[in-house]
Amino acid sequence: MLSHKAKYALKALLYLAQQDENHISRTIEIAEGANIPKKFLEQILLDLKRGRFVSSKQGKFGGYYLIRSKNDITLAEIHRLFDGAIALLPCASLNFYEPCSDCKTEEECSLRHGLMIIRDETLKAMQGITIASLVKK
Amino acid sequence: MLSHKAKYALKALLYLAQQDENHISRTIEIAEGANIPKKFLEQILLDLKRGRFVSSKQGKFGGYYLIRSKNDITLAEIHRLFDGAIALLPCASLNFYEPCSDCKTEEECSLRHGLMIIRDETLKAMQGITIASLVKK
DNA sequence: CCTAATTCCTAGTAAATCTATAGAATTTAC
DNA sequence: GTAAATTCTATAGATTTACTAGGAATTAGG
Repeated sequence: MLSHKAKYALKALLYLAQQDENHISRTIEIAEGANIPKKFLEQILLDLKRGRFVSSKQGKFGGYYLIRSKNDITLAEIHRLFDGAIALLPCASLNFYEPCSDCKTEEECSLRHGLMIIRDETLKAMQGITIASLVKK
Repeated sequence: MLSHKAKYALKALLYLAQQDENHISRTIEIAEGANIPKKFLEQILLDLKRGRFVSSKQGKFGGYYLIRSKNDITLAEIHRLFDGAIALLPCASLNFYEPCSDCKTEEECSLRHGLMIIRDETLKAMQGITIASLVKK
């Protein structure tokens, strides 16, 4: 399941993607438009900024705006930024790999192979969902 | 990500699936064989029993055994039993559906459609992974 | 009936994580 | 200088996770 943070991030990106080119959105505007607690959204927007999905203009008349095309921001990326690995266990993860601590023999974890299949399928599906694809629905 | 509970459940089922027909496995035997904390495993085995994946014999010389074919116990079922919904949000879930509280208009949540696509793909993949498929790897 | 071995049941607990909120510092436009 | 905004740091409350503890109930065998 997605965390609220990831869900709110997606909704915020969706909001930004629906604004006019060159429009800068204030946090409060996004919060009200997408029904997200404002103070919580502040943190999320900063995370999105650190992840280079959005940029910001500070000070009066400042706000946030997309710096990547809505056509290539995928659900997979947002999941990874906020909720981490897409795989079901760290030992099956591409970006968040860690060995299992409870697999005692040196051979691979018995679950790993199957979970890598799931990961590949889920990842492929998640990479097919973009912000743009969510907007035009 | 899978919880430890779900991971241990899979490993326990895997262990049971590898025993001889008619063999009854004690908790301690499974715990040591699959490297799972024993007291924690007790609870998990009870959950698996309530879910009708295994049955038990009580008292001295008692233990647990599979009551479903290892060919039709799927990862999807175990995920649902221990970790709940496979969908990324409750509003996109088949078995754990709940409406979003933060989608203000009466129209559908903007994320729902995309997340249902993911759910379908993930579910299909998870239904393809059985205990038997994990054993013969 | 007694004992040992096992499942079954209910609580509790420590740590982590999640979902925010608070308040002040910084930046910018005018 | 002032107002309006982002940015930063801290913290609090609730929930969840991953166990652990202790004992009741059940069963086999002597």
